[in-house]
Order: sequence, then C-alpha cells, then structure tokens
Amino acid sequence: MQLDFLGDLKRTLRCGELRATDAGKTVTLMGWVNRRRDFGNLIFLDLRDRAGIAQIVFDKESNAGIHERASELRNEFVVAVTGTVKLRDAANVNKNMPTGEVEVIATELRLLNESRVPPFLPGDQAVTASEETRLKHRYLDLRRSEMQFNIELRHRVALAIRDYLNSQGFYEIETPYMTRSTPEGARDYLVPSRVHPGEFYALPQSPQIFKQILMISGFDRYFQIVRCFRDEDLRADRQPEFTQIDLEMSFPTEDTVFAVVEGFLGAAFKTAGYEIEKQFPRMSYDEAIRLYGIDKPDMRLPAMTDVREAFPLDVLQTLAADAELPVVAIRIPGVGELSRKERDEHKTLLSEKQSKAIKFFDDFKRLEKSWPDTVAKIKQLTGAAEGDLLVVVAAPQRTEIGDARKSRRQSEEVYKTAGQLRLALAQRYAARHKAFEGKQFKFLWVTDFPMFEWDEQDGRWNAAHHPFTSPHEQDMAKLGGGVAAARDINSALGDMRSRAYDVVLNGTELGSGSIRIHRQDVQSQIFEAIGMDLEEQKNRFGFFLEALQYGTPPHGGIALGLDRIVMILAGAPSLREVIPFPKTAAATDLMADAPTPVSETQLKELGIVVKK
RNA sequence: GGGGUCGUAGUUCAGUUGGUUAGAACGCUGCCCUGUCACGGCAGAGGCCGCGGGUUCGAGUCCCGUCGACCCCGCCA
Repeated sequence: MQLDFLGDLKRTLRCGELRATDAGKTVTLMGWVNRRRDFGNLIFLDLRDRAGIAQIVFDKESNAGIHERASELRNEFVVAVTGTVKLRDAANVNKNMPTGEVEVIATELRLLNESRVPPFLPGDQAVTASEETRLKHRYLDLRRSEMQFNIELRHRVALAIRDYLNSQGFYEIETPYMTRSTPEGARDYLVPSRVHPGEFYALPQSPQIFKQILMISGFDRYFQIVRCFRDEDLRADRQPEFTQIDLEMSFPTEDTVFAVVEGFLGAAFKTAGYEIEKQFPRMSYDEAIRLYGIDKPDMRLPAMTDVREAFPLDVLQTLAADAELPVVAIRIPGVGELSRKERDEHKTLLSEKQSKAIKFFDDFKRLEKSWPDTVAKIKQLTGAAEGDLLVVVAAPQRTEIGDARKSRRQSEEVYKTAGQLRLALAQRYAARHKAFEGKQFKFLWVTDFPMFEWDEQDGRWNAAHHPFTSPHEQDMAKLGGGVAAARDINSALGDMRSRAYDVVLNGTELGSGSIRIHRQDVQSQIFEAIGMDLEEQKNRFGFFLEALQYGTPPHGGIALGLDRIVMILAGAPSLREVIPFPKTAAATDLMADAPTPVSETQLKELGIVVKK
C-alpha cells in the first residue's frame, strides 16, 4: 500500500482532546486506527492516541477519492487526518465518549504507516490477551488505555514526590549503578570488569552506603528515585529491578523522617485523587506481633485479642491448651453464617507445620454448649457482633520450658501463626466482609524492630534490618559479647531493639528505614555481633569504616518502593501492571528475550572461560 | 530448591469414561448496507492440540520427561 510522508503537516491537537468547542474548526489529528466501520457510502474511523478516541467520517458522496483510500485502512495503521469539526446531530451523540458530541468530516488523509494484524487489539475495552501475549508484544499492550493510565499515574506520583522533597530542601543526587559487591542480604547482580579480568562490579541492592557517605559529605538532605537490583526469586510484588524513593537526612529523629514521608505520600496520593491522614499511627514491633501476629499489620480489619482470661484453668486443660502461652481470638466482622464445609476448609489455610503448632476453635455454637461463660466473655473481650467470624487460636503445650527468652519465642510463634490464619481468613471471606474493597488506605508506622534475628541456616544472629541501623541507646550494653555471642541463640543480642521503622499500607510494607549508626566504634561492634571479625570488616567495609571516622553527623533515612505505591494507587494485582517493561516470574524479558548467551569474543575480552 | 494451576486456530477458550472429518467467540479476508460507535448481514481462510518419549488396535484426552507462563513456600540484610 502506498504510504504518505508527513511533510510539513502539523498536529493541531490530540484525538482525545477534541471537544464541542472545536466545532467549525479545521483540525489535523494523528493517531492509530482503532476501528473502522463501513456503512454503505459512509466510513466511520475511530482514531486513537494517548488522550483518547475521536471519530472521523469519510463520505463517498462528497469525496469519493478519500472514501476509497479510507476503505483500505486497517487496525493500528498510523494516519494523519485533516478535516472540519462538526457537532453531531442529537441522535448521533455518544454520551459514553468525551469526544462523542463531535465528529471530524475528513478532507485529507495521509497514511503514515501500516501495521501487521496485531495479536490483540489495544483498543478493546477489556484485556483480551493473556499476560504472556501482552508481555511478548509489550509495545501493543502499552497502547491500551489502562496501561497508558498506569504509566501516566506513575509519572505524576514521581513528579509530586520530587516536587515535595525539593520544597523541603532535599537534593536529588545520583549514586553509582556499578559499585562494589558487599554480599550481605540479597544476592547481587554482577557486572564483569574488562579492565580487571576476574573482577566484578555489583549492581546496588540499594544506595545505602553512598547515601550515608553523602551525609558525611555535608549534603544534609538527599533523595533519589533510584533503580535497585536484587537477584532473588520473584513474586507478584517483587521484581529483580525495582524503583525506590530513597532519602537520607542529617541530625534527624524518627519524627523528622516520619514527617517527610507523611508529607510526600500525602502529595503522591493527592495527585491520584486521594486525601490521606496527615500523621500515621505508630506501633512498636512487639505490639504489632501481639495484636496482628505480623510486622506489617493490615489495619483494615480488627486486631486480635488475647482472651486467656476468658478460659478458666479447667477449660484450658480440657482443651489441652497451655495456660502460660497466649490464647488469641481472631475476629473478622460481617462474615455471616458459615457452613460446616466452609469451616472444615479452615484447616487447609495453614501449613502442616503450623497446624501442628497450634489448635484452633471456630465452632462457637458447640463451644457455647459446654462453656457458655467463656464464650460470652470472648465475645465481650473482642467486641464481637452478630455475624462476625470468631476463631480462637491456642498453643497445645510449651516445647521449651523455663527460660523467659524461650517462652517469649514460643509465644511469638503462636501470635504469628494466629496472624497468618487471620490474613488467610480475611482473604478467604473478602467477598463477604468487603473490608478490602474500594480505596481505603490504612497507613501505619511500625517501630522498634529487633536489632538482630536468628539465622537458622547459618546458626548466627543477623541484622534484622541492615547492619547500619542504630540500636537504642539503652540497649548498647547488650553488645560486646564478641563473636561468641553472635553464635549463641540465647545471647542478649536477641533482646536488643533497634531504631528501625517500616511504613506499612494495608498490610503491604511500603518502605523501611532507620536512624543509622554514626560512630565507627559502634558500627564495628555491630559487625562483630553478626559474626564479622575485624579482618573481614576491613575487607568488606573498610572504606566505610574509615569514612565514619571523619566527623560523621547523626543521620537517618528511609527507602520506599515506588512500584508498590503506584500498584496500590492503580488497584493493580501485580507490579508488572505499573512497570513498562517488567520481568516474568523467571526473571526474563519476553519482548527483548533477555537474558541471552553472549559471544565467545565478548567473554574472552572479559577474561571469562565458560566450561561447556 | 519445593508445591500448585495452566499450555488446543492470530487471540481467549470449550473439547464427555481414550473412538469417525478437533469446535465456539473475537480477530482476519471478500461481498452487501448512508448514522455506526461492542454496528449488522452473507460467504470464506485459518490447527504438528508447546516439544520429546511411552502405554494402546487407536491419544488433544492416560503415563514419564522437558520447555514456557502464572501463583505460593523457601529466599528477598
């Protein structure tokens, strides 16, 4: 088919911008053929661009040549149309479209490009293609109005955040993408060095050390909307490369950091059309575990209640539950009457291991027959109303007796298992309680995380947040057990609380940060507590330990996942819906077909020998 | 690393206890229609049932392996 050149033709406005006020004007529209409808001597052409769809009319009687040409147009062809904007007759107005009051009577048509028949039509109302097909032809998928909206939303959110942080005196400063591997936490993506065969850069998991060094350098308010890389297995809400809103401040307290985050989240949500609380509620880690059984509570549903006091000792004994461990009631409001079959399915919500660790009771009609007072008391303690689902979780018996730390660990297990059951039940009955519907945003700060957590695999304590997190002042004395304490599950390290905090939205961890260590001696002790002797410290973090010795100001910060924020604002089920070119669950790019093998020449240059 | 769901026309799917020539819808091609906008009517093309092996007289269907997509656990300081 004969193609036309654009020549000096100028687009006057976007198709989707056409309005009744343009009536009488001559306009030039450019876009993709969304759909052609022939009707005898008339051709209706829906022309689409990022702003929307306009209807072009080709009339054979008034212009046979252009009508003939228009009949050759196919879906996704790129055209430029010049014509006169005309108000539609009342009968032909389409109220479902912003441009539905007008149409363009075409006087000139230029075909700028053809298109192969696409595997799916970007103009279709709903997604008709599988995700695999969409990802393979991502350029077509991104033409869909939903994706255009998501990407625009992402742009606006990032812009609002930049504006806000700029107004608060933050500089956006870039940090290297090719840096040093400091294998702690996630696996690194490595980049081989040609100049230094056998040596590697690492892509940053976060700009953590660089932003701390920027504080040492006197840039007291830094931020960066920055790509980070982690070579770990994917999930719906985890991509190997993702974008963080990363910030750091000198001389802050927790309050200072919280206020900045509350400020920019307010601006970001406002640009999407939502007002959120000026200040988010706060809760310590211990409280979160006790009330929700998880460190990222979903506040859209009520907390759990310890109902131990409702059970007289003899009842507990009959139920073979342990009085020293928590008895936790889960309440999901407005679920209504459950069938026997539905209640039977509750067992399947927990793993085998979890089921063994707890007992749960959800048949209150039966419990009520034997122990009416207990059930009445539980209802009172939980504030249960008619139609609320109540489940009581108890531990059968203590496995580790005597030691306060051991018993605390087991209590925590009960809370956590109950918390998982709570979430699983909430998910299971989401259609009935409706608490997850609509745009309801429940933010929360979780504070005072444990400094260390026990690493079962390595048999040592590990930094719960990261090893640059400051412990609480009053817990400093618990340090100093040296490398021996690092290997002892019962050492005082397990009691230490840190100045780490998470910002949580509807049960999703949006971001995580801390007040950092600014003293070299403390930093070194923390490294030691996670089993790193001086030699290893010097090898891996020598440059940083040295920098800390040159007048490091107290500092702290946070990093939030931009992708997750946009995902929640868009109401999307996965990060892939808000990332233009995402990876599949197997970390591949279906469109570009990455990763790929590389040539032997390339490998040779890098000094890499691959055994076949 | 482990568990689960899925893979059939360009696309999204159906396909009964294994049994003639593998279907539908949308899309695609051609013709018809002067007011469509999820247009309508008529006609048509389009398939190595992901790939490899096995069981069987016979496999889209059963078994084993493999590749790919998705979800979850582990992992993600």
